[in-house]
Amino acid sequence: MPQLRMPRQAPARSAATPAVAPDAIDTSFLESLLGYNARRAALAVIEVFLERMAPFALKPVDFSVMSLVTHNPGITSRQLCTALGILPPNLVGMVNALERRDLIVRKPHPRDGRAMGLHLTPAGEKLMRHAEKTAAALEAEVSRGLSAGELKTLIALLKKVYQPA
Amino acid sequence: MPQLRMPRQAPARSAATPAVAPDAIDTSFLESLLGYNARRAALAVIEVFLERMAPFALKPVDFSVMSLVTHNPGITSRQLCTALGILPPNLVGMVNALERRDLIVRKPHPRDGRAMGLHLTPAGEKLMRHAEKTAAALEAEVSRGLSAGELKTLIALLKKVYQPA
DNA sequence: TATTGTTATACTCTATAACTATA
DNA sequence: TATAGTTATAGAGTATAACAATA
Repeated sequence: MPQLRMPRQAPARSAATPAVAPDAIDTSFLESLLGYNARRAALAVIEVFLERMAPFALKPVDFSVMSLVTHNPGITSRQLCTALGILPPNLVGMVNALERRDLIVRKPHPRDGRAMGLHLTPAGEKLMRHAEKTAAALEAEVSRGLSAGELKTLIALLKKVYQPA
Repeated sequence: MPQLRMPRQAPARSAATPAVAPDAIDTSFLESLLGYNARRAALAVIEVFLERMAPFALKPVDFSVMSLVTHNPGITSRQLCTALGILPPNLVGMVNALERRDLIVRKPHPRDGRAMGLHLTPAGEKLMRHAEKTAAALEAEVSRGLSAGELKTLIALLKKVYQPA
């Protein structure tokens, strides 16, 4: 579709109000907010995560799913959704894609005919051995400005925020 | 969250090593990762933010834009994009919506005919006085599990992650 | 030639309703 | 009836290319 050019407004130039754009931006209020800082930090980590995990073609949520299947063989889709805060319809495509890549398999649940247990394939096990090592190594990289003690403190404090006792 | 059992892969019919879905999910590896914890914490804060900010009809990004305009009168779209990590095409709709709500106005930049400086309207100023108070108040609520010193430490450590010195 | 703001557009992520088959 | 998994789909959020006006 051709876009009509619509020069929206012809503003009068009022010299009375000096509409000056500041050249140094004051972000101090936003930076005082926990939510703002948590979001920026999460995005910074995820950015590095995407780079380092590109060889495995695993996005953060894919990795989370694969990691839970790794450490919880037979976990069901419903359990994955609860643990990760994913809605069931949105998990289906991820699991399908991981199964098509021969990284996981669905097996019938032994005691619930409605459910399917998820398990790693040998290829999935091999990939996750490397992927979890890479994820752990990336932690060190992204937290290189923090001491080991500070990193431990940071993670403990973050848990207190989303897992209030 | 303890893991109670951990059967490795087994044939579906083997009673000895059944492919049982674990009833307690082991999330210990994910919880050791900074990125996972930062994302979960950020989402927890944002959830409360959406509730408390609903009366102002400001989502987190809208609030960030409004707050920067509040403390930086005349700020340009380009500066907002740089400060908040938003892409210019995605800011246009937000600014249009805020302008339609009579919360901000575009004024011509005094020294750059291409740019538009953004300013609060009186209605925008009034709304932001309440909104920033509400934002500060919900900080206390969401960090009620932390002492004042812990909250300060947490924010300082988060800054170190996304603002490496 | 480079930059600001903009349009169009595509792709991803997330959310809701409804269906099936089992319980 | 309630739940696990699924389908279809709608709505946000985020991405790139390209254009007009201005520097």
